[in-house]
Amino acid sequence: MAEKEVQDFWEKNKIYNFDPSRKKHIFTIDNPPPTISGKLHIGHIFSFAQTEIFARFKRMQGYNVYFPIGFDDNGLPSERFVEKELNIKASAISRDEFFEKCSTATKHYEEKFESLLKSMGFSYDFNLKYSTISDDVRKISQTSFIELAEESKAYLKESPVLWCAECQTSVAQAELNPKEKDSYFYYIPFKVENDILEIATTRPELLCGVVCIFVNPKDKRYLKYVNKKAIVPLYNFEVPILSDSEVCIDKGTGAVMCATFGDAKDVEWFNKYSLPYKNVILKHGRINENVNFIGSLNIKSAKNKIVKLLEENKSLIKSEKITHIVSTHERCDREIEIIPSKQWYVDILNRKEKLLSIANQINWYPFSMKNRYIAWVNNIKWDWCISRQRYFGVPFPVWYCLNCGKPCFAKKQWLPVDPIKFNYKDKCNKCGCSEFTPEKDVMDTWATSSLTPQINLSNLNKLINNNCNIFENKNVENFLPMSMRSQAHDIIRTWTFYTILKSLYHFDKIPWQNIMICGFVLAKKGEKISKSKGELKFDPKTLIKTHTADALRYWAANTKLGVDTFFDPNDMKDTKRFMTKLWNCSKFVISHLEDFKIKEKKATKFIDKFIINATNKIISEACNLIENFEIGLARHKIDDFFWKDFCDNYIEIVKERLYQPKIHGEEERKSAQYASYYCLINILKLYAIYVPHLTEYIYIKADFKKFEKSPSLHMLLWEENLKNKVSYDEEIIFFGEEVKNLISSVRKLKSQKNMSIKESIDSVTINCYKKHKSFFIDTEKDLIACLKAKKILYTFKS
RNA sequence: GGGAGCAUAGCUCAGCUGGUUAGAGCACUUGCCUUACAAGCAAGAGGCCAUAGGUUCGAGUCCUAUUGUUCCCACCA
Repeated sequence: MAEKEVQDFWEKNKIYNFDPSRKKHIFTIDNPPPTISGKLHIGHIFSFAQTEIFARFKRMQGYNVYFPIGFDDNGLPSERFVEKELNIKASAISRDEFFEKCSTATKHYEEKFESLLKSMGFSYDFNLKYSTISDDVRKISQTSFIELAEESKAYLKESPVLWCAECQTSVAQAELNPKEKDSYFYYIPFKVENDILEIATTRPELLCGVVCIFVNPKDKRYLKYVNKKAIVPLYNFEVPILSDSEVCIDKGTGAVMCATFGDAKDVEWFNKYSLPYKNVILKHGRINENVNFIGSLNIKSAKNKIVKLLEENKSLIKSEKITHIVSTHERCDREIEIIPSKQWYVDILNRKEKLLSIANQINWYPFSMKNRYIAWVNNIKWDWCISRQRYFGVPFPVWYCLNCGKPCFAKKQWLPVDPIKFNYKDKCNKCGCSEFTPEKDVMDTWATSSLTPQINLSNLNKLINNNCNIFENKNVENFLPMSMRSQAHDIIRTWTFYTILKSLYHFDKIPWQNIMICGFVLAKKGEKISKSKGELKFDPKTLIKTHTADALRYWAANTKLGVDTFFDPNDMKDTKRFMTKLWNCSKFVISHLEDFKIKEKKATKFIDKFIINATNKIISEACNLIENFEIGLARHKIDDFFWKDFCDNYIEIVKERLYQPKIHGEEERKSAQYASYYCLINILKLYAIYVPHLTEYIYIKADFKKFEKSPSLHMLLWEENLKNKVSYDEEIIFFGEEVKNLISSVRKLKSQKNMSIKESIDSVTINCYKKHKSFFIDTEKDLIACLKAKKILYTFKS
């Protein structure tokens, strides 16, 4: 209830609204727009919370933080989600109708997402919200495409492409998931003259598509066959036998059939040796009807039938059970086929070196995550296919000349445009023809998601320079690179990679100076939380309800950056303990501030100076850690200070001075008031980024406004900020440590003797450095009260 | 097969550029109702810092190798 109250207060007072009039020290954050494909899970909360905590930190450092949220609603993930949710097939209804259903569904979920994000207290400026299917974003995405196409960085090509027969679309390498599957190795005899060459294959249904046989040039067993012809069983046609060093001698029989297309290797050989193409598997996942024996069957039945025929024909030597890893489509788990078709691609293979070197200009946190990017770029085998034969996406702004086939691009003033609904209003500049056919494909969702810096900066530019188009107004480049990107490590090969690629192409610049990469929340070691398993247990809405948003946030700031973690509801005990402690501690300090005047900023007692200096030190240390995105390590440091130094020691020391000015003196009490106020307000500020509701609630309820002149805790700055560095006196801090040791020894003694803490003792002898004696004498009354000692004596260490 | 991370108390983890008896929280044991907090306070027990070498006056920290573990990439014949 208190959290909701505080959230309403923030919203009403526009605490987190971006202020375009403050043009200095703008800090821009490229924050992940969640995909609208179901629920936000605990992993989102974990990673979003870490980013958000950092954003709050920057705000409290005095930066004008540009921190928008977006929703990635367009694209295949949303389509698949809608198909499942409504139990429909996109292909079964009209394009418009399906688009409409997707729009409605995504809109509905966006509202849910937004309300969940708000209930976490995430300080996005929701006025800056964007959606990737919106007109503005479609315009940016289409502009990007046209620019790339005009510079030949994007191109149209007929060639073998990765194909998902389930989703009925081409896909990109980044969308492949390796999956271990059970299969059989079938050993099949191919006749070569009067000899038999045995071949092992997992895909006998492709026998009719065999175009060649390869052996390794170092494989003495088979050299005699090279350049001869082999006869394909069942189909009885001849194929050449060639040698290629890429053939693994110890795999199968060491002789391999190359079909069009069984796998990526086939494509490689197809290109390398200009092999003929045989159209076996069609886009809907069935065999070409013209193929003998298996025409029109699906792949599985075709395989079974061929195996049966081979057996009957005594052409199956043996079959061997194996498990092998196949590429599946990440959205539906269906095995990927390779089928030639005409698609739009973005050039990657020619830019690998630049893509590798430019990564060095970005600061990676944690640094080792850069390796994943490097490994990915190094291993890319395909240019980025950006066409999708789908519906709920950004259309290609392209028409094809009916006469000569030339692709004609939309004029920029037409954008955003759907070529299906809008005629190309010009003549073909190649042949002059004025009849066109529209491109029906839409773009890969990443083709748009990879433009989040451009989207963010266009919106920022709109606010500041009143001009929305980043591609036209180069002023916007002043904000490029953005200050930071944040994300989890699973999308380095997609979001990170594609964004860097596009930024390189459009601006020849890195997209952001820093990238902060969070870990994953796992159910147990190595196992991602899936939607089916333990959905309720990890449902953020339920967790907020049972544990509060602040508790989840505090938990999210528990780890080192980039490290995967587990969610255990038991961990929430710690959090509750902490929140109660902060509440009680605040209550105590506030109860002694009734007559406190902020103008009397003076700590006269050394022990008060100690805690103020220690506070400053912890602020400085926390700043250093968080600047390196280590919000978890910073939190632990702050916890330690808050709990041990402030609560367990300092408060115990000054308690009586606060309660009994008659014994300790009015001035002395004021000094304690000031020190405890200073510490509390700074502790609240430190924790404001982690537990914004609780701290704000304390701030409001205790009417801190009268001291700090700000309606909200979150509009205050940390003592150490953009313009101010805190200082602290190590000598005084050392003295404070000595006092803590002293107290600890007395407590130990009492504990060993089973004495109550409040039982008095006759005398305490302090062993200290001579130069600190005056400090201790200054603290004597406090110590007598705290230790319940009757008198204090001294000895000195050298 | 290539690469990266991790290996410290029963559990979850800190230990920065090598420096005195290795830290925290949870759990455990004991004591304490202390004018904020028993969801608390105090004290205690618990570690050949994965293994083996090496560098160094000195290694949890640096180097080499090994083992275990997790992840990324590759592996579809």
